[in-house]
Amino acid sequence: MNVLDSAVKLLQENEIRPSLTRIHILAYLLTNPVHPTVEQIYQALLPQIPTLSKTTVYNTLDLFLAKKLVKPVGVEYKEKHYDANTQNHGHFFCRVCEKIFDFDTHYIETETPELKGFQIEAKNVYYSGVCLDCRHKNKHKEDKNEKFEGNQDC
Amino acid sequence: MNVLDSAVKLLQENEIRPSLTRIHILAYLLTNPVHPTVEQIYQALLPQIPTLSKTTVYNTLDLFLAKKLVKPVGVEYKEKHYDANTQNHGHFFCRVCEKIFDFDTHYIETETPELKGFQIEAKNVYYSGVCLDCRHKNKHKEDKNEKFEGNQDC
DNA sequence: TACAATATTGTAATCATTACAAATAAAGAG
DNA sequence: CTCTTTATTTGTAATGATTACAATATTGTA
Repeated sequence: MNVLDSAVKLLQENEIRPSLTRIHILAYLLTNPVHPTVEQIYQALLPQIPTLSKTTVYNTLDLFLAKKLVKPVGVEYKEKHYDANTQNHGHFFCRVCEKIFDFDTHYIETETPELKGFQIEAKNVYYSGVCLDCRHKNKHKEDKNEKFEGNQDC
Repeated sequence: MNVLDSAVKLLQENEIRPSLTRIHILAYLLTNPVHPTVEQIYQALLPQIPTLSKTTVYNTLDLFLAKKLVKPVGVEYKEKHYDANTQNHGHFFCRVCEKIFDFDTHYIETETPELKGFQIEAKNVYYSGVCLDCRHKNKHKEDKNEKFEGNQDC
């Protein structure tokens, strides 16, 4: 099965109508696992889809994000946040109250065969989800609707 | 010793002239470990320093970053990058070639007492430094100048 | 005091992203 | 097939955080 077909299948499985643009953007992401930006995707597909608009790339990626077909690389807040604690430590971002919590990561000992010979200068660990307070505040909702899902592949 | 004094000391230790503005910004960061944004710092200090300019906050934080007095929270690229691999995995950013490498994080098993009861929905691991290729290409430089430093607290 | 170096400020530019409304294409009903 | 509705795509303009830059103010030193 070629990439175009895989893309169509993936789209259908996620209840996204497989328009040409969507197929191409998804196929590009699948065949070019270089963590591309909107600009890169746009430039790469322009020859094949001359009428393509950058807005469409944004829209399509937002749709893919919502359907969890793609993930953003990095932890993107609107504004930069600064930390006077320069020790290596983890950050937990609560998507409800939008607070950032610190946690210790000393016990995280990693052997990363893929990075053998790499010069690792900084290690960052970011978790996200719902903090204890916000879980309690929304306990009633949690039981009823889909707003709070159980842990996924964590 | 109060916070102002600690701030002065920290600045001097890092060869930064302890101007009033710098003292206040650093003291704010030390006493408010809430990972503030430029806007937050600016708004908080405006009553005390009515002539404060937001540009100064930016400049000062850039200086602090350069002297490693503060760290940015999150992994900030100029543009968003997208990944069609939605499995949890780590990313390594090479600051020389600016490529992003994937690595497996399955063996990272974490027990985080600080996050007990938190609903963890996503785990992200970001390393940065210099990749193998770029280290090799710059071997000659690596021995001579300060461009490539050894690992720090990793 | 006077000079030079450093800090701070305000305005304007930049640039990724978003909002929004118009244009186009596709699907469904008759 | 044709009309009507809905979904998709597009282009332009706005937003908002950050940066560039030149002007002003402050500090340290002779």
